[in-house]
Amino acid sequence: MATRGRPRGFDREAALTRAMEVFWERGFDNASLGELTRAMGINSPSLYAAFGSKEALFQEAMALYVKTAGGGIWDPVDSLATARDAIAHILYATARAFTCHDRSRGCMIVLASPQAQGSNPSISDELEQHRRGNRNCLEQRLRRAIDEGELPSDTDCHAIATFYSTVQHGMSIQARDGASREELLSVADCAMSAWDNLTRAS
Amino acid sequence: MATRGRPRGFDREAALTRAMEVFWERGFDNASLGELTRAMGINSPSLYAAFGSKEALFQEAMALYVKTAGGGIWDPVDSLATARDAIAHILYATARAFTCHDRSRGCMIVLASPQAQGSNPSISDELEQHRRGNRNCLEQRLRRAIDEGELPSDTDCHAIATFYSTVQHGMSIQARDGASREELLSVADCAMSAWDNLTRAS
DNA sequence: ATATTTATGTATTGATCAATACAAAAACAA
DNA sequence: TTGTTTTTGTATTGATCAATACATAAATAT
Repeated sequence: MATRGRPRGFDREAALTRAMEVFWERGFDNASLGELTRAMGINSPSLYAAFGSKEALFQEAMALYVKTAGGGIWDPVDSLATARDAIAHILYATARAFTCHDRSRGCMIVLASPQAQGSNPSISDELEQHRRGNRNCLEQRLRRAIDEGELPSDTDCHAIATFYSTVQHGMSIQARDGASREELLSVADCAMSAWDNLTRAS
Repeated sequence: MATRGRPRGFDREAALTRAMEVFWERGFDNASLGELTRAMGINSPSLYAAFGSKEALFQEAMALYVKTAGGGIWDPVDSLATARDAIAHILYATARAFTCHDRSRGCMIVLASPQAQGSNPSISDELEQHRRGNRNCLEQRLRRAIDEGELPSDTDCHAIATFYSTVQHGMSIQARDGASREELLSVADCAMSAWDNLTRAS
């Protein structure tokens, strides 16, 4: 289908990766088209021809972020043997991912557009929906752990999932504020120290 | 000193309160001057005559926020009898403050400009410095608790302060995402359930 | 070869942004 | 009264924003 016409002069995937980095570092609104095109090495008409609009570009960048940066954190949740392992993995993987030298600090999904009534409501809504999805992912994993006998049947899965989700969100702010990897790992330690109390049968 | 000349036709304090509400809801960048002047009931020349600039207005709004909305959360930290009471107060007061029907949800200091490299670096820096100040406030309160015998001398005050500070930051995101008061109070419960483990002598 | 199709670079669009110029209005001082 | 000082409303400034118009370039199709 793309055989006719002048071929694209740049690597679409590489340009998208550069765009993702800009959105991740600067957020949706603060990432100007000039900054994006400079980072992507193209002019704005090429950007619009290849991606449609700034909003559509962000959505592709967000999907790429979820697949790459976020994947290492959330993918193992269902495959790890216990809910405890899954929660611990998320916290420790987050601590490491948020403090990589070659990446922006903190989570793009949390930091890119935190205003409820931002300049682009659909962007904020989509990010919020994804955060909600992550929390539900945790909650479902906890419910499975009840079915499998790991946790007591009266475990408050919603409360525990909300708690650990809150800690993970907070780590984005701490990371942006310059927290070290050791500090974030320590936060994960502290959060996990509540596990036995939270999952003890009442 | 303000006896000469035409008197100001609006209530400066009331206008500042309206500006604070706009910045709180929309963040620094998304709060346009048009939106600010509309909410404050004045025209832009009056705004600039009274406050100097958008940045200066934000700084006054931030100071007002810290004094009013933030005061109920952080002021009691030093006066409460124990460090445990202080931490618990912060978490439960935060859960209540972030879910008031007549206010914006979440913390202005956390949400107003989360981009490390925002459009106005000095605003981001000032907000970050305030968050750091809050964490130090917690850490100092914990150190005092060691001196007073409430906590063992080998308590890791830095780690505990960072942990509870992280939870409090995360509650801002949850609040913006629509978490109920009961959910945030439950997050506080979960966080406090780690207290005994975190403060047990090793 | 010529026609068709798609991408690129330059330049520009209207909208919106934060910030002001300017003159009329409203107070006090003499 | 006549000056002086400060605020107000209207209108506008230059800068920047996201998004395009348009002509040219580079490929395939016939």
